[in-house]
Amino acid sequence: MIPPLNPLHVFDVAARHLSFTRAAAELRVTQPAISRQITTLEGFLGIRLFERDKHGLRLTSEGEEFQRQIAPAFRIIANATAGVMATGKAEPLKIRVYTTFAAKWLITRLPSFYVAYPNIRLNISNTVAPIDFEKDKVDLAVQFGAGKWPGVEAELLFKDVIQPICSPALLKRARLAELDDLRKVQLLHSHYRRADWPDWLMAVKRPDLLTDAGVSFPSSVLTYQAAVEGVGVAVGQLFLLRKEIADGTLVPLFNAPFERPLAHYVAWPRNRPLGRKARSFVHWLQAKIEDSAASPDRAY
Amino acid sequence: MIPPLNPLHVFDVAARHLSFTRAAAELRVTQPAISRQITTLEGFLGIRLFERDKHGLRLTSEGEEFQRQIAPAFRIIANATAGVMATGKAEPLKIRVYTTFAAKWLITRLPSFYVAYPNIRLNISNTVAPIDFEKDKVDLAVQFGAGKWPGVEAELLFKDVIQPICSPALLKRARLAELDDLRKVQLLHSHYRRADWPDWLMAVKRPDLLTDAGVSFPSSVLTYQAAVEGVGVAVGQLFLLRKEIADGTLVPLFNAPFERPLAHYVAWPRNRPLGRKARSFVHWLQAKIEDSAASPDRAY
DNA sequence: TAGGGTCATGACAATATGTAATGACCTTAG
DNA sequence: CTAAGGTCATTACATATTGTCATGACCCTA
Repeated sequence: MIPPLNPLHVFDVAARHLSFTRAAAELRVTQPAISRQITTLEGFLGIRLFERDKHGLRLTSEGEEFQRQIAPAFRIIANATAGVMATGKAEPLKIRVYTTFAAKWLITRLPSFYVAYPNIRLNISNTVAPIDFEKDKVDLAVQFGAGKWPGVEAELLFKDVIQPICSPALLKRARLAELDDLRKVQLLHSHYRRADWPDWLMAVKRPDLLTDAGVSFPSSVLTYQAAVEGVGVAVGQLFLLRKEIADGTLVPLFNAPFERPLAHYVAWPRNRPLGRKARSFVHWLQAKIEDSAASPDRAY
Repeated sequence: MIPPLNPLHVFDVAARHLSFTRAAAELRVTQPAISRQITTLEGFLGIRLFERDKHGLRLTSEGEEFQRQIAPAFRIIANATAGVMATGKAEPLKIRVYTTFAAKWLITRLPSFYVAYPNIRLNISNTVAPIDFEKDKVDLAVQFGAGKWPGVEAELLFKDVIQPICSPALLKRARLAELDDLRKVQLLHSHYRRADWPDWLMAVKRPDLLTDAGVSFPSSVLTYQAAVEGVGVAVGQLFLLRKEIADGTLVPLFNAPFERPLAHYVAWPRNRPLGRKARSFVHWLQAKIEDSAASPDRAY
């Protein structure tokens, strides 16, 4: 007869520590969770495994014997699991991200991921267009939008704060001091972010400044590169341009950042439960995003 | 690293059978449940364990190796569990029932329980009064009432159908043909079921027949015994008197059974989760109740 | 006796697991 | 070559299990 296995595992840990609190710490849950699991196991077996009295916690003699017997089972399981996960037969984690996100943020930080998780192999593809989980067989994707897609689970990465940016040279040359000065320069657009200029201009109540003139690029990386080269003024995603802004390669204009109700999210299909590796990647992403939000000047 | 244990167990079983459907049967769940558990485990490990294709199910080579390694762990666990449960240190299952239920139904069927569950020891106490789980430290109780008690979980056993009964001798002697004939005999009462006569008489619209005369016993067993002896007419719980009625020891009168909105329940305190043994007893109880409801003439 | 540690408990939230209904696919029998 | 009956997967949903937070009771130490 197989007892409830999670309680059994909890028992193994708690018996090693002779402390529910420390077992809770090891298993990264709270102490009451341990208490309940043990109660469940004792209830199932019909036997007290721990003696809880004056001087803290002790195993009963049956508990001691039981723990002695089952402990090897968990060693076996842990070893076998480590073994199978190390076969290299493990599928690499497939991730799809936007070209711009990859170029401006992800790539420089990837080494840190490989250090933290040496045996997770990544397979990162990038695209400029939104992702359809049905077609693209990926485990995770970085998506831009409102955070709600049918059949898709998503967690926020960072909000979309936009502001015009240009090179310091252009700023100087064109004397961009007020909004009307925008008429003097090229406006740089990105195919998949056509709304950037209209939205920002609307936010500063000058939709009249929108012109059809200007250059359009198939990806924001290129648009931003053009801005760096001094070709014109682009509307930049501030989060992705922290480094350029911090080191002066790009200058934000008019002191008018605008936060849209859109954001970048990590997303995955709701039906498939997230694997261990995918979960690790999501955690790493979130932690790194937080880092770079916290220390703007040391973006990486 | 410890993988999700329930999925792991399911994997062990499924790998033995090389069939999700048969594994489902062994574990007494449905096939989709197995499918999902395996998916979860594969997701966690990042490795396919089964090959599902044309010719049914096969283990991948990693799956085969993995199963070979973990199988012993479950053998160990099963053995250790059997061992600890057989130490005899197991607390007996404490059950409290009404004296009448014990005498008229439970005791004759207990041998069948011991046969079915040879290593569950029972500690049955009986009482005539309702149970307070706070005070009486019992695992299970058979309770009579409406099925709702604060902090108590309960499952229906059988409904309360009552009807006057007496011995065939008294029936003949007193010529009990119609309701008014009740005036000619003693009415037998039970302390804890004082409402039996009033309720039944109300049901047949003759509350006027209720008299203070008659004899009262501290337990229904005694009341029924008195009825068997021909002392008078009692209101009987038909479910508990099936045998007596079937073999003619007692005769139901006036062909007017009355079903009250009350019943016997198995009950247990909501906070403590039911142990394995308690669960077994509840299942056995319910099955036996169903049996005896189905075959009235072979009550045991 | 106050402070800090232990485990237990009740109410509730989150997650995991199970189900029913159904579909796609393969094998076998007619 | 279908039709029947088996396989597993998938969806939408229900239920059970597990975990949390906020406590409380108790014991130890200072």
